[in-house]
Amino acid sequence: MQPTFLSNLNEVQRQAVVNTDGPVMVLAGAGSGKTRVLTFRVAYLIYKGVDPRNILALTFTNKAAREMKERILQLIGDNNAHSVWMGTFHSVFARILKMESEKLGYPHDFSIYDTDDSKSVIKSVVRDFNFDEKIYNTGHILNRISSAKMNLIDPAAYKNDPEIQSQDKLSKKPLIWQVYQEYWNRCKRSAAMDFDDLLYNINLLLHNHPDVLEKYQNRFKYVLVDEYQDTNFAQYLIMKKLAAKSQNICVVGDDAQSIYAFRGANIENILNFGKDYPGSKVFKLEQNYRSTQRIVAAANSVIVNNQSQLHKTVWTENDGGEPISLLKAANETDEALLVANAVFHSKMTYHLKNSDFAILYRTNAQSRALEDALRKMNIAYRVYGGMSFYKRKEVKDLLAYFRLVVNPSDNEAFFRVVNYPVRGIGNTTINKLSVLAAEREQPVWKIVSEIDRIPTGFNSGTIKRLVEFKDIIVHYQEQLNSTDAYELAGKIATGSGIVKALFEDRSPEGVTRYENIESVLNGIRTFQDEYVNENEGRAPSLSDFLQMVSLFTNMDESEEEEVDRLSLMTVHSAKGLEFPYVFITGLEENLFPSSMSMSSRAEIEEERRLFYVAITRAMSKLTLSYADTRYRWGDLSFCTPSRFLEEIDSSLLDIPRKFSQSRGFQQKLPLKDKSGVQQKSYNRLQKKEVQQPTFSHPFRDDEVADVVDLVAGQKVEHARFGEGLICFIEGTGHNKKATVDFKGIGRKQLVLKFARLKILNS
DNA sequence: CTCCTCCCTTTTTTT
DNA sequence: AAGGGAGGAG
Repeated sequence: MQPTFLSNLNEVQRQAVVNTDGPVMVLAGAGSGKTRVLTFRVAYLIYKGVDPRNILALTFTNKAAREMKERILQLIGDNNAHSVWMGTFHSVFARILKMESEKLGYPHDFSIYDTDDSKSVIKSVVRDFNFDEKIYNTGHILNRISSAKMNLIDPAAYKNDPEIQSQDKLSKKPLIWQVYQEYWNRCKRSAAMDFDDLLYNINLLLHNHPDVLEKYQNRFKYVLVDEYQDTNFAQYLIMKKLAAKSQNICVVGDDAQSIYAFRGANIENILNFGKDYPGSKVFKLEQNYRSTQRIVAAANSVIVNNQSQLHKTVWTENDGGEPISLLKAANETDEALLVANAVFHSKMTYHLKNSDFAILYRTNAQSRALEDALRKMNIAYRVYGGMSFYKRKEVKDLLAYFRLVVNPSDNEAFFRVVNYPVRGIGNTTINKLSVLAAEREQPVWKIVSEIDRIPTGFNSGTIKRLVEFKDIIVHYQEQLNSTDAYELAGKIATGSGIVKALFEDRSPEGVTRYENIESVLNGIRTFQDEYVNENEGRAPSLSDFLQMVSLFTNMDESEEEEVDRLSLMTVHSAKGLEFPYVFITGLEENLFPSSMSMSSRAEIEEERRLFYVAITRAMSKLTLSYADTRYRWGDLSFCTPSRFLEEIDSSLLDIPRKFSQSRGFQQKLPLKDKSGVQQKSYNRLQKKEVQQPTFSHPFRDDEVADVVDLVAGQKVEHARFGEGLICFIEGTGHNKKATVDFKGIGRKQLVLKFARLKILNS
């Protein structure tokens, strides 16, 4: 017998849920109920009697995991749903690494380095090696190291890989391997893992310890992966190993929504699933339940321009919906005002909430103008991503104290707080300490804790101050086992002097910082309460809190407050979300698509998928906007409309569109250089031949058939899809729709009012 | 050692 | 536009 909740699914969805055993791939078009399938599948497994602890479900954000658990609870009312292993790759595997850390030579409470920590280590390595910091640029090196780790290449393999070496030579940085090696050593010495290490080390663990592998293969009898198109090689391999025994792997994804190639996502993972798991079942979810016909059609008309994709036809039974609007602005301020106005207007006309709206953009920097405009219109908003709470200086400082108490080997944490608040330990001392630590290949902490016993050459005043600092940390370390996380955190906040330092700063920023410290402490309390609830009364340690915080995604921040707010976020952040009203702003060449992603077809196609993701977030109304000029890098530049705008089927827009033929040109305003001479800068596209995209030319009004004249069996022509045969017609008046078989394209559902079909004589 | 100022670079997206 | 680094003064 099947549980009643399955009746809420369509046939394909149901199949994707009940085929629990053996490998399954679900190709899910945008808005086709992907999350629903995943949720129901887990619920169904539990319903069938699978122990929730035997299920591993990897989601894209921790928030998604939390929501999914709640939903499962509602579906099956089983209180054990929270013991499903569910979360992001990083958070789930950090948890496992914590349990198995000693097998890899790490302490139980290893630190997790965020990007800033990693960059800081790299920077100090480059300095210590006396490499040119301009050439050995931290960001680039971190990228190289990161992609090496994602492909399970350790420093030795990196050094011996001819292709990598020739790439590095080509970029004039032939010695990156040395930096990588030293970076690797220093992280290890600090008992720290960076984001990539979490996945690398899990692979190492499963590879080197067959008993551990078997343990987890037996534990995770069912594994599910969301957003499979965005997994990298390390993630792919982990799943492959874990599922090798049971073969009960279910991956869900959409190649058209793969937008993370820049961080190593490998689209081959989803394309090769069939080869990796012979006998796998594939389910295609193609019916979109989210968006209007126009929005689906717009998304489809954009994505067909990509050459590499799996065949999939997303369609919907929803209404045609409103036309897509296009706003043209003079500059970014003007654009923001137009958008804010449009929001205000729709809000008043249709009595909508702020939370019905989302404004999306390509880069975080674009939020500023939009925020100003929204404030002017008195529309409450919330900016996602960007500077996240846990990235603020004062918050990171406090967390660094926590880290140092929990893991004294953590050099980055040490250097961050040894002289904050100021206690007379300056650069000279810090440099000496770090040299000593490097010479002895020990954590700085080790030197400091033995400072009165080893010859260091510090004067007595410096030694005294260092010992005082050491004693502060030791004092809290002694309380780790006797004091709960919240209480200890409070003691550290005051005892370290942070609270006092911030309290004395009465400037508005100082007050905010003080409040942020309070928020961290409140956050720990909330975390502790939830943790106790979910873990049979067991209290979390400070290190549990740190682990959670360092793997926070920018979408995980809770929104407990009751204020009704519009959402502002990057398109990347919007993935997986939906909103009734969506604005996509800054649709200009060099911005969206990004100037960083225009050098190859693959890059442009990723930008196009990104635009596809953006469009498909909209449920009932989509508005696009672009500006003619925009301040970038502090100076004004002329913009041309994005090539993607031209790819949207014209008939879907509410105003005719006229773009200048000079698309692809973005010229900076002539700038005065220091000598007062006019300078010109051109971007590279200006010199290249610009390939014009193919336009679809709508028919003249007199060629288009009257809606009433169209009947089943008629041969028609569509501006975009070409020749086709009407299969049947349904609905009346405005909603009259036809299902048409197009030659070589297949069956499409069209709202006749907008389709502008021409009748062909047969 | 600390603080201040000036100058320089950097701007895609994120776990 | 904004943050980081260098260099100089106290």
